[in-house]
Amino acid sequence: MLDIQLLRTDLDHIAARLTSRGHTFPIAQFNALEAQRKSIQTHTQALQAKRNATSKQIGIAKQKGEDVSAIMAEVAQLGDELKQAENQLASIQAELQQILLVTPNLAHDSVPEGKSDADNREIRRWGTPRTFDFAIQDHVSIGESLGLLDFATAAKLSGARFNVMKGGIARLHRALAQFMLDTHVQEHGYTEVYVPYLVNAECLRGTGQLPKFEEDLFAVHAGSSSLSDSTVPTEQHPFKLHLIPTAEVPLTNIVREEIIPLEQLPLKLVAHTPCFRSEAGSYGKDTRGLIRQHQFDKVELVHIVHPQKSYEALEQLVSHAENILQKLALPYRVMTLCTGDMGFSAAKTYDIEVWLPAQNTYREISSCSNCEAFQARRMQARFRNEKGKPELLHTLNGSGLAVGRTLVAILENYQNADGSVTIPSALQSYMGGLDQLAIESGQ
RNA sequence: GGAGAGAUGGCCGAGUGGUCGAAGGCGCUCCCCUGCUAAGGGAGUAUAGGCUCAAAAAGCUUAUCGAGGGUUCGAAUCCCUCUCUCUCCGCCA
Repeated sequence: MLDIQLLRTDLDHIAARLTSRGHTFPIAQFNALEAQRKSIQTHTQALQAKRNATSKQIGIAKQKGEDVSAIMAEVAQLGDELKQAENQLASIQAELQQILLVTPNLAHDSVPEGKSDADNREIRRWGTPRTFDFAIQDHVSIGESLGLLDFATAAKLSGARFNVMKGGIARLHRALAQFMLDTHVQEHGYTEVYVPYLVNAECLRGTGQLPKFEEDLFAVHAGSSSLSDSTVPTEQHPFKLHLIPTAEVPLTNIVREEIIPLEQLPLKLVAHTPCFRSEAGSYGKDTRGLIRQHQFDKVELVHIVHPQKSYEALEQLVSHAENILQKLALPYRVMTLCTGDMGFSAAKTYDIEVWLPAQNTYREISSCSNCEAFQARRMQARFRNEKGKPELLHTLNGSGLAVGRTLVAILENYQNADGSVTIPSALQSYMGGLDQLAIESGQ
């Protein structure tokens, strides 16, 4: 959420900056609402002040045993007028809030202008894609040939965009998550956290998925009775929870409505969770294989930091994600997303793209963002600053890494001519010393 | 699922309709005294908004005692709904 003060004082400029992100800010509507808000709020508060003063007088007079009927009469008709003003004010403020809740973050100055991923800027590359002297397979045929990856069964169980892994691939998948978690905890100083996979709407509003992107989420409700007995879902009585689309949601919301002591900063949190995405609107995209699934595992990194440290933290965060790829010897490049390609909450985002030989291209495997105070303002997540005053935190998140896509990268980059897959040395200790997946080893 | 208790400021804790944003204590900050690890005295110490103001400072003002609604001229205090915590019983991985 943007600071409404900023919009009041510098609206045209802010609106122009939002345009570069592909967002059209309703300037006229906002101005009209603000004008109304101002006059109605002033009026409401004047009425409230009058009521308070009069009531106080009644109290004093009564205690002295004086007759209060005259004052009572004076204030009698105040009630209706006040109630009406309060209601008007509440509805205008709700409208303003609604505008703010669907307005994306402002891009940082260092973010390149652009419309789509074609305008993203490559900032570095690591590793050299391997050259193969045999006809390579993609991860689907590698996995299916090994008998360890089974999309047909997954479709029977749940439908499209799910997968069943078995034997060595299932274990490799588990090994990857363990390896990432251990690396971040032991080498990068993160605190491992276990979190709920079902969260309430306030969490999703806090990190920015709601109210705008509900169609991307899965929702569940407890039992069937909750829905059938005409329960009206309201903010106060939510009957449904959402499956997390990323551990960013529960991890970041840990500090929602909290004031963190300065000396506890920065918080560096890591969690391994499944993630659930409806992938509405991506029909026909990446339909083959593990790249785009309704359910996938991810190791997520979150930093909760002092505002002055957040860009420094972003560089660290990216380097932590990169370190995983380096340890696995997977070639990658780092991109700065342009204004038009960034997510809703981000002020600046680096994507890490891993080399996928079968696609002959780099594909996103991590996205690291500094959200500055955007999420913190929605969440009222603050710290006590050097002067002892509460101030909004900055929040960052990044994948470290997407486990399923890392698995894809390993299968494809480490494939051998005979259809086996070499296990990267960094993972062998997590695989009981196993150094390759071959048909006989996976059973 | 059944029965009961509770939720107040950074913390503890008082407050059951009236000058309460809230006693007292602890903690913290500043000052004074003392003078040398202690003790004493004084002052201050919530958050979010709005308006005035070029801005800062300041002033005025509103809201907030788990959340939402209600009663009332007036609610921390009364009523309703909800959430969460704790205790006991039942069930359960």
